[in-house]
Amino acid sequence: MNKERFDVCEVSTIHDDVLSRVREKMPPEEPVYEVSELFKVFGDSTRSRIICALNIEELCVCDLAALLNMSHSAVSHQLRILKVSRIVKSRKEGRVVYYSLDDAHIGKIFAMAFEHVMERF
Amino acid sequence: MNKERFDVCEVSTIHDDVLSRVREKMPPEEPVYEVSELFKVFGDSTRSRIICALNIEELCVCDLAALLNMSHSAVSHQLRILKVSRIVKSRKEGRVVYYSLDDAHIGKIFAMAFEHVMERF
DNA sequence: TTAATATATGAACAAATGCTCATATATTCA
DNA sequence: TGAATATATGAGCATTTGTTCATATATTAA
Repeated sequence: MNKERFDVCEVSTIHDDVLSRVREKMPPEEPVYEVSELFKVFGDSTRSRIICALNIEELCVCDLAALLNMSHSAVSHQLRILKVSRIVKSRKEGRVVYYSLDDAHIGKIFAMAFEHVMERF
Repeated sequence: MNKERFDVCEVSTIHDDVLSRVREKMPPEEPVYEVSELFKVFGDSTRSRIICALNIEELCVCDLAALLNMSHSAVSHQLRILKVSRIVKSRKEGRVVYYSLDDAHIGKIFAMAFEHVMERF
């Protein structure tokens, strides 16, 4: 069986049978692309920290900047990215803007990632 | 910059009580950083596509290159990143190297992300 | 109105990233 | 042994990204 696969590989350079099977089962391109875009947003430590904080409770820009020890501008830029990606939502009260997570999934995805990371200890 | 934050934020006392509460509940920095590193690896469409493919069954570099319509070199570079991050593992058979997912968590995290992305339709 | 404050945003720049190309390594077969 | 094949990798380059800085907008209060 392995030999057969090997022969296929030698002749046509690829495992045609395996490939067509995988091609059938592959999820459509668009969602895969969107999932990777979602992960790209998660894949910055500033944004991850913001998400972890907002997973505890809603916070304003000032709170976040103090908590993360970063400039208001830097935090605001990242919040914009998070908002455009619909990961956070905002609520304005006077001149203060409160941010919070936009979807319960976010916390769950992070919890699972934490679980995975923690496996190594 | 530190001065500005101090004067503006802590003296003008936005939400000291909220802040100390959140500080207490924040997860330790190291795992948060590692989680964001994990997401950074997921956050590239080539790597996401590789992970989706390997979630179906193990594949060699050649198969992946054909499936994704990319150069062997590009795929190999990304596989290296995935391997260093312990997201995939490899098994050598002759000169063919078969890659597969290294942990069941990976598929679950992706499934949950898909669920989130699909909510918008 | 004017001053103060909270947030938002455009430009610029350094750092990181992903691909290509060339080349190296490893394995099989003639 | 040497040619062919599958994969790996270093260098170079163009693109993307995250921060800072300066400035703009919006809201409150004097």
